[in-house]
Formats: sequence, structure tokens, C-alpha cells
Amino acid sequence: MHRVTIADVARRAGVSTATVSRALSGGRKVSSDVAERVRAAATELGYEVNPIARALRVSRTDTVGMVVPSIRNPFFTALVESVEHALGADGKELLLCDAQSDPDTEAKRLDALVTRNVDGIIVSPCHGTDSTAAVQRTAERLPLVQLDRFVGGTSTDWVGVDDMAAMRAVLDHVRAGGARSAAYLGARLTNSSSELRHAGFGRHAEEFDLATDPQWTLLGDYSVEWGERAVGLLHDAGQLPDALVCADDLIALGAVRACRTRGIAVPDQVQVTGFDNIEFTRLAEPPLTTVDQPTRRIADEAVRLLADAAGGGSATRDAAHVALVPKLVVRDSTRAG
Amino acid sequence: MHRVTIADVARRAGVSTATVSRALSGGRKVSSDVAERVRAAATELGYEVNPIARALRVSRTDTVGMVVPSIRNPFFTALVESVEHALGADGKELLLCDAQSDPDTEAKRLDALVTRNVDGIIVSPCHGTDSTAAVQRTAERLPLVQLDRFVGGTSTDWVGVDDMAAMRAVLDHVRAGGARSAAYLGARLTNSSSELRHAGFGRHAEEFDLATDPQWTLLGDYSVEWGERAVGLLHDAGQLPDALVCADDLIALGAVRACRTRGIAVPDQVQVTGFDNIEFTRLAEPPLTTVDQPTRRIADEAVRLLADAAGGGSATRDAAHVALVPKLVVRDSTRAG
DNA sequence: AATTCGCTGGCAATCGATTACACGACTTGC
DNA sequence: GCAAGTCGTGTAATCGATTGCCAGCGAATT
Repeated sequence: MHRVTIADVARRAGVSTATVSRALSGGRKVSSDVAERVRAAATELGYEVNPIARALRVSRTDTVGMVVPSIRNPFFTALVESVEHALGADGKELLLCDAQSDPDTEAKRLDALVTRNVDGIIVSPCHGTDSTAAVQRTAERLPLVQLDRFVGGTSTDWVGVDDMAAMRAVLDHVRAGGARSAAYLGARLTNSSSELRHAGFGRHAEEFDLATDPQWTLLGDYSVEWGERAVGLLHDAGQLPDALVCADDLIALGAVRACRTRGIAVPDQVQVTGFDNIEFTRLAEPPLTTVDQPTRRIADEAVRLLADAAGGGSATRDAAHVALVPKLVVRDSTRAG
Repeated sequence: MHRVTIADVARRAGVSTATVSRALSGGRKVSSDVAERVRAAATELGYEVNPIARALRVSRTDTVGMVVPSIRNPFFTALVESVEHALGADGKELLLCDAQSDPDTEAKRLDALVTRNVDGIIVSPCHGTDSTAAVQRTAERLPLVQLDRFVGGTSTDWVGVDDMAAMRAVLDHVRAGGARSAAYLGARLTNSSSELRHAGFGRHAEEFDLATDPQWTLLGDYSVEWGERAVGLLHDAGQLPDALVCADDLIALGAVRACRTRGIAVPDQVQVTGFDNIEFTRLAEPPLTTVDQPTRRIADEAVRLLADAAGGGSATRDAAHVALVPKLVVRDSTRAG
């Protein structure tokens, strides 16, 4: 067995390889009868261009790389799915890498992608500062857009949601539901989302006159376990706030669960909110009020930016920061206003 | 800017490109001082081989493709993560595709992977018969191993768990917990796992003398919604069995949830079991008893088989079917024996 | 009728690596 | 002392496509 090459098609159609190439990928005009003959020969032989050979020649692979902090997190899974979908429309493929929440692994993955000549990279950096160097270096070599999170000190494209605005909507909502005080169950401030959500909570709690307390700000990681543990700490310490504002849905799921095991009524005794709107929020008891991240739109936007960057000279363009405004999804873990 | 090529290194080190290639990827002996000079030149210039050019020459890309039915399903996500991990150890990359549970999309993805010269393919076919043609065709061109599910009529490698044995363990367990009757909440029999788990349920329910009823066998899809709906149907129809054996965790999560909203006590009134041991099983109320799929081992085995197939002439080897025996994970949705 | 133009199609270079083959120098054996 | 083998290195072909440049040819222009 031998893979069909362009030379085979050329021979069969009685033309040169140059003509076959032009007939198929239409760089230049070819007379219609020749084009027809070539197409016929190609289909008869079952010819398909060899993307490797083409990539070597034109230095373009029609592949984009994506690096996420953890594929375990359903939010990133949803993002990956959306990106895959958006790329499919452009006839591009996705090379997916998992950074395992480790900046070193992340850097390695980024390098590997550059080496592999992907056309562009979509990355959600796992760390706000430790990821900077690798992201910066990568961005100098290739079109790169950051998704959801971003690192400080670089000027690359970014698309995500307005975390501050989202927090404002959350606090507005729990306030309307009668809360007078609120705790923040978040993640250590190692990346931009964590920081912005935390900052948003602080700023808008003040705006809406919600009582807070340094002891009510608990920072761990994005996991169910941490949510459970945090509620434990809060509960054991005594007085509970009227609302538990969580930095993501996993934490919120943990929180709700801990509330139930400890007999704390949600939302009557405390209201709980999440962030991301992953699929399992519906599954909580009660279903979580949360902030919907429009992953489809985020992905579309990212792919568009990447295409733009690949088209226009990258040096001339200004970096675009696209912040979509997320919607609050009200379910039963909060009281209706 | 200009990418550093092997020629640059050669010039710098004062040798030929052939020597550079040999010095770096060590095909044949090179005198140690030359090797040293070459290595020095390479690092000074920051040279890295161009994988595209190499791939064209040696027709090997060090990339394997993976196609899963749905990246939304946490079980497959876990599988992907494990495969990524296993490949990383071999210095290979993963090209991930989502078939969106559609055999046509799946076929397209498989073709795309073949065209892209991946070294091998790992696929969990979405349909037991509709996926056959594409899988077969692909397997004729490349090393291919099926994961978890497999299609009929092909003789490719496969690795997964022994679904029948798992079902036996499940039924043994619920019987020990006092169940005398059981319902099966499954998925339509469109793929091998669905069939085997269903068959396993039937066979071993008989063995353990658990009462069943055609009306207690409900087949839908792998989703939380279906689990909820199925319990609704069962409940509305009147009498409930002592155990709800679910074909996967998503269904089980839905089932448990529906039980709670309808005031059916789990596990006292009915025991509920899942399958896969996805992360969220711990989150259910009560946490789910389920069958653990050893994704790490499955992935390792798959990668090993792929490597073997790539090494030995594919024609000579017999197809290997590796069925790992899964462990039952007992949590609180069933009664301790 | 001669020149120019436009259009098609072929030749050959090119992308960046790997590797078969050749070649010279040097060792070894008889 | 000469043939045979070893070893290290260079030359050039090769993988399979794309594309700059040139040639031929018919139509259009002067």
C-alpha cells in the first residue's frame, strides 16, 4: 500500500503536479476541462493532500493549541468543547493540553505547541504571575489569546467575562433577597479571576451595604472539598452570615452540601451563590443560583481574534480585551427578590 | 526573525547538516568533540528540530488522536486526562476530538486524524453498529485501539472493564443489602457498554434471585435528566423495587435526586447504584455507591497497545482485548451488607 | 503584419529535516 | 606491505506539497 500523492494524480490526469495543486486548492486559474480531469483523477484515486507536506511548505498547520489549567474542572471542559466547535467551523483542529494547574507544566506545553507550529494558541493561564514569562514568550512567537483568566504584564488579546460586574449582580441579588451580611468563599489570589471576583465582592458588598468581616473571607482552591471545609470553618466559628458568595460552582456545591449535612437551611438561613454555571449546578440540593459564563460566545470571540491576528500583521494591531457581560442565573439557593 | 534551522547549526559548528542530525538525534556515532561542538552551537542558537519537517521525512508525528463520544461526560474527561498523562510520559501529544455523540461527526473526525498522519488512534466509538464502518476503515490504515466501548465486526485492540463482572458485583452487593427486587435504569442499547451492562444485569439478577420486571427496565440516555425522569415513571407507575441499578453515574445522580424530591428514602427505601465513579458521585446526597473505572490503568494499557502496534508489523499481531476488573466503591446510597 | 498582452501550464526551487551511499583515513590481519 | 574492514563525515536524494518564473499560444492592438 502506498499513499496517493499529488504526483499520482498528475500522472493520471496527464498534467504536472503544479497544475494539480492549482486545480485543487485553486491558487490560480486553470482551464475548466483540465480542472475537471484533475478532480476526476483525484477522486478516483482517493487523493487527499498531505497536511504535513503542505505545512512544511506554507508553514501553516490549521491547528490551534489550547492549554487549560485543569480538564477536570467542568467549566474548562465546557470551554474546550466550545472552542472545538468554533474551530470546526473554520476547518481547524484543536491540540489540547492540560497544565495540571502547574506553571512549569504549562510552560512546557506552550513550548511544545510552538515547536509544533500551531497557528495560534488559546490559553487560560493557571497562575497570575508565575505564568507570565511563558505566556509572554509564547505570545512573541505566535498569535495568542488568553481565555477567562489572564496574566499580568503582557499585552495579548483576552476574552472572558466581566468578573466585577458579575459580582455586582450577585450581591445585588442576595441583597434583594434580604441578606444583610455576606461571606466570600474563594480561591487563593493566584490568578486574575480569583482576584477580580474577590475584589468585586469587596467593592460591591460595600456599595450594597452588606456587612463583611475579614474572618468571613476564606481563600482556598476551586474544589468541592474546599467549599465543604470552608463552611465547616465558618460554622464552627459561630455566627453565620446571611449569604455565602462563592468564587466558583465547585466551591458552591461543596458549600451547599456542607450546609445540608450541618442542618443549615439554604436559602432560608443562608443564601449561596456560585459562578460559571457548570452543568452540575442544577444537581445541587437546592439547585444553585450562579453566574452564567457564555462559553460559546467566549470561544467564538477567541477564535475570531486568533484569525484576525493571523491575518493582519501582529505587530500593528492593538491587543483586544473583550469582556462579555455574564448573566445571573437564579435558581433555588437564593431567595427571590 | 527567522527560525533556526539545522543548516544554521551546521554552519556554526563547521560541519554538515548530516552530522548535526546525527549528533543530536544520535542515529550513528559521532566523534565526541564534534558532538560537543554541535550541541554547543545548537544551544547557543536555540535550535529545536522542526517536527513538521521531520514528520514529512520519517512519516511519524509523535501525536496520537483520540475521539470520544462527548467531552461533556465527566467519565470521558477523566479518560482523556489519563490518556494525556500516559502519552506525556512517551513524549507524545494528544489531538482530541469530540464526536458529539454522532457517528457521522465521528467518522469525519477519524478521517481528519488519518489525514493528519497521527501515529495512532484511540477511540471510544459512540455507536455499536453505526460506528463500525468508520472504525474499521480507520483501523486498516493505522494502529487503533478502542477504549471502554467497542463496535461489532472489527478486530482491533480494545481495553476497558468487564461490564458483566461489574454488574455481578453490584447485584451481589445490593442483594446483600437486603434487596429482593431491582430495576435497571440504562441507556438505549446502541453501544457495547450499554448492552453488556444491561445483559449483565439480566443475567445476574437471575443468579441472585432478584425479582425484575420488563416494566422496570428503562432505557434512555446517559444523562442526569433521564435518571430523574426514569424514577418519575417508575414512581408514578406504583410499586417501587428495592434497588435502582443505573448504567452510569449521571443516571444515578438523577435518580437519587428524583428520589429525594419525591420523598423516597435512599438507601432505606430503595438502594441506588451508579457506574464509572466520576468525581461528582461523592457529591450526591447520599454519596453514590458505584463501580470504579480505573481510567489510569485503562489509559496506560491503551497507550502501550498503541506503541506495540506501531512497533511490530500490525498484520502479524492478534488483536488484544484487555478487560480490567473494576472495583465496587461502596458509599451511602446502598445498605452495607 | 508585427508587437503586446493575457492566460495556461510546466519546470524546478523550496520548506527542514533524515539517511543511503560514497569516500578518505586509519586500523587490523595475514 | 597490501587487502579488508571500521569509523567518521560529507554529498545529495528524499519526503509531498506549493509557487516564482518562464514559455507558448491565441487574441487584441496599432
